Amino acid sequence: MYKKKKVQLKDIAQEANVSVALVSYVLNGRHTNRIKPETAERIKEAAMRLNYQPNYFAKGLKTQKSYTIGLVLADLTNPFSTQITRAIENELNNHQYNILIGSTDENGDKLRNLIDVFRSRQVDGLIILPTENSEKVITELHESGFPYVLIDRYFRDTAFNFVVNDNYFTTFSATKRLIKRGKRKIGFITLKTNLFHISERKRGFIEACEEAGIDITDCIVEATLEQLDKEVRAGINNIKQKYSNLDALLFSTDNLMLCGLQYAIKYKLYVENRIELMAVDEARFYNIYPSPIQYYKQPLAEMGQKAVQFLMSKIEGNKSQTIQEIVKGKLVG
Amino acid sequence: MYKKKKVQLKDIAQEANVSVALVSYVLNGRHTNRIKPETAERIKEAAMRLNYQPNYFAKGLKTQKSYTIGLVLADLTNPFSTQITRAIENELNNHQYNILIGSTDENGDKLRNLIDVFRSRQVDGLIILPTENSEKVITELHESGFPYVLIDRYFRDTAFNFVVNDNYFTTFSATKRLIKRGKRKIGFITLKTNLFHISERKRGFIEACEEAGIDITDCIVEATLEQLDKEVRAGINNIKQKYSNLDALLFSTDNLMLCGLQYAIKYKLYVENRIELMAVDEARFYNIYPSPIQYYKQPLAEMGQKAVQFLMSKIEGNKSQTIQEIVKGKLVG
DNA sequence: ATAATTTGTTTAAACGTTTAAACTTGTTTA
DNA sequence: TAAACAAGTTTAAACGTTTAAACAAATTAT
Repeated sequence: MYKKKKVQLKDIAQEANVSVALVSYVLNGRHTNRIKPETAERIKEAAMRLNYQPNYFAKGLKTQKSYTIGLVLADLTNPFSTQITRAIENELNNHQYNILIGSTDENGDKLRNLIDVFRSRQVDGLIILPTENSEKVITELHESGFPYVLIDRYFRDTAFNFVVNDNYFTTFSATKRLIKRGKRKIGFITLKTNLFHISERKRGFIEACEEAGIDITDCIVEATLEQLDKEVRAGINNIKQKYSNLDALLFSTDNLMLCGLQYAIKYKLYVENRIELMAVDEARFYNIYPSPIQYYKQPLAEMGQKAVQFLMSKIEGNKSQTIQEIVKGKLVG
Repeated sequence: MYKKKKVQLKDIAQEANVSVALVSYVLNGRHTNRIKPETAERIKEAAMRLNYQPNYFAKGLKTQKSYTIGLVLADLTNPFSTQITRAIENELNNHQYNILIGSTDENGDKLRNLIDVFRSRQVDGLIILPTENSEKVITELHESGFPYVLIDRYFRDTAFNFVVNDNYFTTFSATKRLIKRGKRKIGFITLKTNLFHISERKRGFIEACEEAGIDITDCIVEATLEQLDKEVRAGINNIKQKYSNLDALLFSTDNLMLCGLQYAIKYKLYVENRIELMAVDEARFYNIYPSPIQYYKQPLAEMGQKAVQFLMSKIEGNKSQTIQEIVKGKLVG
């Protein structure tokens, strides 16, 4: 039978023969210098014995703190999301915080809605992976003064708080690495989108090539999410047709790499003409490919940690401080 | 500047020139037959205008309901987890519930801890993917009468609430399908574990073969999580060595299939000797493989939906009812 | 010996809702 | 014409904490 009346402060007070207030003080470690050690001991013992669990609602009502933060993801089923979630969760555990998770499915309305829902649940702060065209709602959030931090994605020239990967550096360093190994004709496969972090990746590729004096006419493929597979395939075909000396392909996301791999295996790029593959983001399926795949590994753990730490300091009163952190990852493989 | 004093019932009452109680009644749709329509209208209008958001703590304190359920996953980064999460989330949205997510990383202590944390956060119910050897803590939960339901995994011969895939059927039907297509020598790659649902998959394979009079001596590979790659490779090698007529491989999880694919591409199983591949669970990387991969698709959406619906009815008072639902998925590809 | 301070504890208000019960005022019934 | 009822609204207690302020007793200072 459920409904075993929850034990509360009152019960402990009775058991230990003291007032409710004293129990609260002891259990929260307040006024420790004033309270007689034996009394404190008696109270703690009683709390332990009765298996006291504070009532979250009552506590929250008084303190206005939920010890919960809201995490707004763009797509929960994306491996990237889950890894960043894990990083955040790990760090949050250190701070005794919990996490409410929501997913926008790249939909701006859902983003606004989730922020509302989370705030009405009194989360203490928000970590957000903003969707495309969500500058307006983020601006509102920013101006409200509510503690938040963007992660992974950001916007051009804004005063928002964010912790992101150096997206320019991802492709810039990857491209330079390829060039250093003698590759001169590199195809770049990316997404057609106005998400700022993706356009930064494109810029990284372009500038690395320019620096090396490499012509990139018709070397860039921009595929739309709706027809990813088809457009990637067609794109690679085009490049190959135009440049018989194509010797590397750089993919700006793991999803694109997935499409590319399909193509690469089918046409045996690794044997026929040693076209090297490189990607931004890692994925567990890379090792399916017979020849090694290099990739840029985003510093997710660091990003998660930084984001949480910033949020904690913001929540704990440092209202005015802002953060705009761009961290670098490294090439692997 | 943050701290724009939250608007509360009191403010609306003032604005609409009525008592706080009446505001509460109107906003919660109580006593609608008694309240003058114009007053109700005035109150609703004021609430809207002031952008009232009820205080979650105060509400919860009175009603003892959080409209939140806790979801305990085994491994957040596993695609399977995220898909089931999405299914649950979708259904929960229909009921205006939110979801607190935690991950045990297959660790029994963490499971116990998460249940405690969630309950102290006053979640109204729990959906749990139990870890190995967690019968004890689940038994305690069950006996406490708290609303919960296991999902995906379950235990042999227990009275617990669960909604699971018919794991026996996964491999039984998959094997039968292979046999029907003329395959007579099938290798089965599975995990070495005592998780009940995995052992059910083994049983499915065995019984399907027996039914067809197929000898399966040395046809089963059981790999440990720690050395998955290596053991899968070695296992397949062994089977191939013993049976030159091997004509299909059945993998009991997508992770195993990932290892298998690596092997299959490297040794060109699809050309050389037309060894067909089949898996339980789908994964986005299957289409990398040059020849089609079949798989058993678990009815995740259905499972999530059933689990939530059961939990809702349990929470809404139907304390005594239990559920033990075994749903079937289908072969795809 | 009295005042001031320290030590240890209690009192009581507050947080923002919900909800049973009470209270008006107006209308019907006998 | 008083009693009963109905319609519409308010009063006030409760939920389980936290915390400032008050209090009592013991100790120290003057």
